[in-house]
Amino acid sequence: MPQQRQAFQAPAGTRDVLAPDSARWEALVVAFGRQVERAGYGLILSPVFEETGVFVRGMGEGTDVVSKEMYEFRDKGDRHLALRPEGTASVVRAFVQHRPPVVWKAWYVTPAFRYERPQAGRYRQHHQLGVEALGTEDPDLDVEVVTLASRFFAELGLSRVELKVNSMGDANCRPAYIESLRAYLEEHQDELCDEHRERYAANPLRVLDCKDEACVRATANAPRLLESLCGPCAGHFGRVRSGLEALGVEYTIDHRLVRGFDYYTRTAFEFAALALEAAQNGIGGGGRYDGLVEALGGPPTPGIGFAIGIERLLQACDAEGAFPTPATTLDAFVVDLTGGAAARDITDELRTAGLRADRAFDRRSARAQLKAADRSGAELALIVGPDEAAAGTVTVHWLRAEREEERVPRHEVAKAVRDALERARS
RNA sequence: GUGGCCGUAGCUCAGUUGGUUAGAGCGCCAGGUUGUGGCCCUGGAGGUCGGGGGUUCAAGUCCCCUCGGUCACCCCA
Repeated sequence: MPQQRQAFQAPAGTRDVLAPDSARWEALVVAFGRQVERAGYGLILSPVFEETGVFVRGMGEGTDVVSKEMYEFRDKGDRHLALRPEGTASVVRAFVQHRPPVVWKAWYVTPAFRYERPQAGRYRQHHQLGVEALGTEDPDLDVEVVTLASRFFAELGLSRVELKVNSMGDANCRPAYIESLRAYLEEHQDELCDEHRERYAANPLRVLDCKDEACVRATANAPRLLESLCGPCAGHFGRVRSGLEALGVEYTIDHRLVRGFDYYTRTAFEFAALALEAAQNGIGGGGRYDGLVEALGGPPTPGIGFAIGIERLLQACDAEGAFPTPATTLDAFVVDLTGGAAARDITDELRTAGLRADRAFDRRSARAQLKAADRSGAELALIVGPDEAAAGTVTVHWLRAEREEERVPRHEVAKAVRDALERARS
């Protein structure tokens, strides 16, 4: 008897996705890719780890994600590396490295790692779908990017998704705004929540984002980003709005919307799934980041993108009964009562012919094999017993339809299966 | 990182105030049907009661630690 060992399990905050759930993921990624490729976005594959500096300089040293949530490590060459906590910084690093011609449009699907306390809708490894588009400040690009996400949710069948937008200004107008906000908060310091009463000065924008009722009330009349935008930012935002309206993309202005990473400028947006609990209902978000390319060592290049959290998106789909797991099925399941060689040969022939086929192993009883055939979801059971073997035939038995069993010649079994399925469909 | 709740078969769960060999349903396997699935019947396999330590004559049950889950905060996808 081997000593029993403690079974391993997946690390905290991570999980396995097995079939058939994984088929839903696959379908989701395929649907996303198909849609954004129609708009000229190309898939980018990039490493899941980068020099730590890519994220530190990209997202900002002071952000929670960078300061306390990164999976950092040193490799055997003593390099400082980190597992990517989000996708944008890596894509922009790749842009800086390769300098593709602009406008450059890329989409990705990637795991993202953050060392946080797990809870529903929040994992230490989660997955994101996203796009990035670099090389122009044209507000029509903002409109395109926001619209892609919005249309994607609609295509999945989600109806209860709210789009919130705001403008965060740029290097010209944001500093002045932050000062006026800081001054306002100083006056209303006593009214803030416990945490922000002491710490509002470090990052005044964060206070707008605070969900504590005290902060919400105290900032109700605070200066607004949109009202302090410089001329170019205001003009840009106006064109983004009119573009969205022209395309019929519904949105609401959220004066409190300030994205968490330092790189955001101008357009900021988030999608909330109203069918989910408010605490973790953000299913996607993004914005413009006109200074990020420079921050990572490239030439001044504006850009915009968004990321969608796959786990949360699927939770939202569950909550709305949308985008069900696609049924995986087989064309045929071979039941071999002669030892297994026939099943080996026939499944290979069928698969080579492009049909989906499986079989049972271990010389199980006819009943057991039929049961397995039923469970496999196959349309047909192909039965080979001593009779068929002697006659050079295969019995075609329908598992999902009331149809007569028939015998077909063994040497043209693939064609016979194809024909039978064809006939059944017409 | 802080706090609350929870961990019993693959899954969903029972398990009296600590008391003999830990149960059910579903699933799985086999037989009833020597070559016909889904329904039914019968039987079977499968658990060091998350792990470790402690209290006790005796621990699934009480205590401590630890791992994991979950919820809230924080932050975000």
